[in-house]
Amino acid sequence: MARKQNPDAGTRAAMITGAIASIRENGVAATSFADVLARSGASRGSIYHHFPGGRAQLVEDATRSAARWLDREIDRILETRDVAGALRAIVDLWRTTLEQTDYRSGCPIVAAALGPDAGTRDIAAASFTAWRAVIASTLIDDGATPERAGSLATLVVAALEGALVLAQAERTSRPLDVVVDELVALCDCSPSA
Amino acid sequence: MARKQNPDAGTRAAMITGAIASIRENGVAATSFADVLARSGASRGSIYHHFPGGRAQLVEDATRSAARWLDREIDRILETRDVAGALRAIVDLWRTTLEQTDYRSGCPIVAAALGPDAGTRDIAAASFTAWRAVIASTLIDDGATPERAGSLATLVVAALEGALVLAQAERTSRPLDVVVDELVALCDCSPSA
Amino acid sequence: MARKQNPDAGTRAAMITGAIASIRENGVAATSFADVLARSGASRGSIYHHFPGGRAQLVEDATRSAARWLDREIDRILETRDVAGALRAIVDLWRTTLEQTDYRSGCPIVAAALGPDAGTRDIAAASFTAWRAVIASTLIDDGATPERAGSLATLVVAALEGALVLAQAERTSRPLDVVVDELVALCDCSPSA
Amino acid sequence: MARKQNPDAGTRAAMITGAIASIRENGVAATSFADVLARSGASRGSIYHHFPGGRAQLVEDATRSAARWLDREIDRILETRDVAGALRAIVDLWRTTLEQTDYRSGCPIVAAALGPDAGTRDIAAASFTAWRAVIASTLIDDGATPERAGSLATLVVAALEGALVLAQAERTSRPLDVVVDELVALCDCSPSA
DNA sequence: ACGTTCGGGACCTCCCGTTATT
DNA sequence: AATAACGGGAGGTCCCGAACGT
Repeated sequence: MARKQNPDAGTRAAMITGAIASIRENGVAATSFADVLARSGASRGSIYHHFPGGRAQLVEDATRSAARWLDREIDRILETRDVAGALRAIVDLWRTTLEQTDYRSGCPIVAAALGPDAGTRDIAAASFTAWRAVIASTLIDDGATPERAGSLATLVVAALEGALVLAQAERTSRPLDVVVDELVALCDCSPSA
Repeated sequence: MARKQNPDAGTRAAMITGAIASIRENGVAATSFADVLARSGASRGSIYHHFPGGRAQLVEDATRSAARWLDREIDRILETRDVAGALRAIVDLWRTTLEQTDYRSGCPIVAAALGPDAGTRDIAAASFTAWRAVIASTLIDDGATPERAGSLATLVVAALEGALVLAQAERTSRPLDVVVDELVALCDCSPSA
Repeated sequence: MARKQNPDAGTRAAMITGAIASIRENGVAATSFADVLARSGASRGSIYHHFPGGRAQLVEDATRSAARWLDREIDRILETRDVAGALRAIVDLWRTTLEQTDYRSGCPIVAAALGPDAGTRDIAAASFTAWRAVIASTLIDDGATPERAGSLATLVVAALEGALVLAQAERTSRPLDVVVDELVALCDCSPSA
Repeated sequence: MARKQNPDAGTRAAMITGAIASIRENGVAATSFADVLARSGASRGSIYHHFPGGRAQLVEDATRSAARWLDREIDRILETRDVAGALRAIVDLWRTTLEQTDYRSGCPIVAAALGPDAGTRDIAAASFTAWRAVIASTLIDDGATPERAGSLATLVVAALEGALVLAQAERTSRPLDVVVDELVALCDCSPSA
C-alpha cells in the first residue's frame, strides 16, 4: 500500500532505476551504494528511509522491478506478434542498450541469477519460468504439442540469454542475430514436424 | 607449520585454483584477495611475488587458466565423440560442479564476460570464438555446410551457457538436459537437410 | 491501541520517559534519538517542537526529570520511615527495575555522572548533594553530630550506588542486600558512639 | 603530536592503552575507533589485523587488560600494607588520574559493568568478586569472622566505587577521602567487636 | 620466497538536524 | 503539531597494496 508517492518521479524511483543500471553493468555483488547515489543524484540519508533493509533490499527491489518490466514487455510482444517477429523484438530490447553502453549492460535477470543473493536468484528463476511458460503457450497456439513447446521454449530462453552473454564478450550484436535466426527457423519448422 | 612447501609453483597454483573457484561462485568483481587467500591457504606477502600486477593480474591469470583448461577439455571431448555424445559430455562438466556447490559455481567464461575488466572479457571472447570454431569444424565433418555449421555452433554455445544460467537460477540441472536434447536433435537432423 | 493522546504533553512526556529508560540501560552517550523514538512511538519531526535544543536538551531534560523524581521519592521515604526502613525502601526502588530489565537498567544519576555531558554531570552532582543532605539531616534527628552525619551520609550514598553497580555486573541483587544490612547496622550504632 | 612513541610494545599495546583511556572517560558504548586511533596513533588497517573480532574484541581485550592490571595492583597493595593503608593506597590510584583528566576518567570496571556488552560485564563481575575475596581474606587475617569479612568486603568495594562516581560528578576527590575514612574506622573497630 | 604488520581508502549502516507538506 | 523526506556525516567493517622482517 503506497503511503505517499511523490507526484514526480521521486527519489526512490530514481534509485531503483540507477540500481538496475548498475546491476546490469556491474552485477549484483558489485552494485555499490556510491554508484547508485551517483546515478540517481540522491543523498545518503534517503537510502535508509526508502530501503530500511539496506543494500539487500535495494538490489532485491531493483531486481524485482526489472523483472516485472521485462515480464510485461515479453507478454506484450508475444501478444501482438508471431513467434518470429516476437523473438526479433525481444533481441531488439537488448541491442539498443548494448550499443549505448559499449556492450557493458547485460540482462538484469542473468545478473540476478549469478549474484550471491538468494533473493535475487529466486526472482530470476521466477522470470525464467514465466518467460518459458508464455513462449510455450504461444508455440502451442501455433500448433506445437505441449511437450515439444516446453522444451523449445527452454531452448529459446537459454539461447537468447546465452547469445546476449556472447554479444557482451565479443562487443558485437552478431551472436544475437545469428541465434535469433536459428531459433526462428526452428520454431517455424518444428511444429509441423 | 609448513602449510605447503611445494617447491615448484604450489603456492601460485593454489592461488589460481582458489581464484577460479571464487570467480565461478562470486564473479570477477566480487573476487577478493581475502577470499583467495582463505581458499588457497597462502599468505598476503606471497601475492606480489607471484602476481606483481596485483588483483587485476590474479583474476586475469586465473581466467586465462580456466579458459585454457576448458578449451582443451572441449577439444578433447569433440575429438573422441560424435556431436551428440560431445554435448552431453560438456554439460556433464557443469552438472557435477553445480551439485557440489549448491548451484553456485557457474561457468568462469561467463563470469569473465560479465565482469568489469576488459582483460577478462577479451579472454572470454577468445574462448567463445574457439569453441564455436571447433564445434563448427565437427559439424562440417558431419556433412554440414560451413555457413550452417557456423550458425549452429553459435546457437550451441549460446544455448549451453544460457542453460547453465537457468540451471543456477532454478537450482536444478533440468534446463541443461532439456537444452542438450534439443541441440542434439537439431545437430543430427540439420546437416542432412 | 491508543498509546497516548494526552492533548497536553503526552508526546513530550513519552519521549522523556523513553529517554530515561534508555539512559538507565545504555548510558547518556549511547542514548540515541532512534531509540527514544522507538520507545515512545513518537515521530522524528516532533522532537524539535518539544526539544528545540536537540539531543542535548532531550537528555538533559530527561536527566532532570529523573533526578527530580528520585529526589522527591527519597524525601518522601525518609519522612515516613526510620533510617533502617528508609534504606531498605530505597534499594527496593532499584530491585524491581533490575529484575524487570535483566539487570540492565541502572541508576540514571550514575549514568548522568559518568556521561560526557557537563550538563547532566551537574544535575547528578546536585542530586547526590541533596541526598546526602537529607540523609544527614535524618541522622542528626536520630542523635548524630552534624560532622559525623555528613560523613555517614556520604558513605551511605556511595555504598548504595556502588552496590547497584555490583548488582548489575553480577546480575544479582545480593550486593544491595548485603550493603544495606551493613549500613543499617552502622547507622544504628553510630549515633550513640 | 605523539605519533608513535611506543618504543618496545607496538601498535596493539598502544591501541589497548588508548581504548582503556577512552572506556574510562566515555564508557564502553561510546568508545569509538576514531578515538582509539587518535589516542594510539595507529592506522585503520591495523585494527582488523590485531583485533579480528572488531570493536567488540577491542573493548573486551581492553577491559580484560585493565581488569588484570587492577586485580594485581590491589593484590600487591593488600600484601604490603594493613587495611587502613591499603584503602588509602587504592583511592590514591584514582585520585591522580581524576585530577589529570578533570574528573572525567573513572573506573574501567564500573564502565564495563554499565556497558551494553555482556562480555565486559562478566569481566567486571569477576573483578568485583576477586576484590571482595582478597579484601575479605585480609580482614580475616586481622581477626574478623569469615561471615563478617565477606559483608564488610562487599561494603568496601561498593563504597569505594560509589565514592568514585560521586567524585566524578562533583569534580572533587572529597567523597573518596570521606568514604575511605569511614571505611578505615569501620574495619579497625569491627573485627574486635 | 614467505609471514607479519602497516597505511589509507571504499563501502554499508545509521544517526542527527532540517525542511517541505498537511 | 505531526509526518515524510532530505542532506550531510560519523562509525565499523573490510580490503588492497606496500613495507617491513625474516
